[in-house]
Amino acid sequence: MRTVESVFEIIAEPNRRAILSLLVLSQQSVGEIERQLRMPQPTVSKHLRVLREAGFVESTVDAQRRLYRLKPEPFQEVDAWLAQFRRFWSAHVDALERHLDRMDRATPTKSKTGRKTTRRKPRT
Amino acid sequence: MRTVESVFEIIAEPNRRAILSLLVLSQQSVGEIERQLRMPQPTVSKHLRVLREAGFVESTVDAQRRLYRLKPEPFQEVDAWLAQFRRFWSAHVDALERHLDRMDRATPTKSKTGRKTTRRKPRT
DNA sequence: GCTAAATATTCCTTGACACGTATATGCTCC
DNA sequence: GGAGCATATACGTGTCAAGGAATATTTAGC
Repeated sequence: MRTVESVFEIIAEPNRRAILSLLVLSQQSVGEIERQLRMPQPTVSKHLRVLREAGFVESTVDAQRRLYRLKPEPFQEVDAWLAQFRRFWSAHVDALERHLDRMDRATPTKSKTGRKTTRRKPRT
Repeated sequence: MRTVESVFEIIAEPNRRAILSLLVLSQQSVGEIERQLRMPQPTVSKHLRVLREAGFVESTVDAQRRLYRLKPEPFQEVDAWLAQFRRFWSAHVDALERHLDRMDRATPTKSKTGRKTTRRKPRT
């Protein structure tokens, strides 16, 4: 049937990301998705099919409706890929903070640049 | 020039993900990427251009070479999108754990199923 | 200035995929 | 079992991006 697609190709499509963001709130029927996202029904069904085959969602039958809800595994896969870069980017945040701290010490009590962001928040 | 592409479209391309994974180790010249990933040089240059315009990498000139290194911001953007699903999927992991714990209590000292994974690890 | 090395860009072709329209399938209720 | 609603699928079309081959650009060293 379909090409074997990576989770990254699945979430590259904006409408699919919109559907996922909607389903994270609660399960929804096709018609509810259709109305809330203002998409044609075939478009919704086709994207749901792609999402289902990729394991992002599953559905249960409720009379004529089908209720779709998220499944966690593919998200964890994305997270796992992202993990390899986390050390890198938090190191960068730290370096930036040290740099800004140094600038503070260099220009004491001046607040010349008028920076607005609060620093030294606990790291995520 | 190029279409404004989302970070998700950028990382949807497997060769680009390979380049990013390589650059997380250390900065590399185009030729080094070319050799390690066995890609034609124009392919590498074209992907690097896309990555650069999307803010994933930056380059500095070193004689005839250009050294490419990662920039953190787009990764944080992906992470921010993923964050909305984190509560959901960790809730699922918890539910699974509770379920398995209940099964343990239901079949005491039997170890019938022979599960191998260690549970109750601290959540990520 | 010429040559060679490293990198970037251009042109062309091809394939994938998202969309719209139309139609098919499935379920419920009378 | 027929009507009507909800959802799925089929088909045709246009767009866009990735890849290959050829070429342009930049820099170093002589």
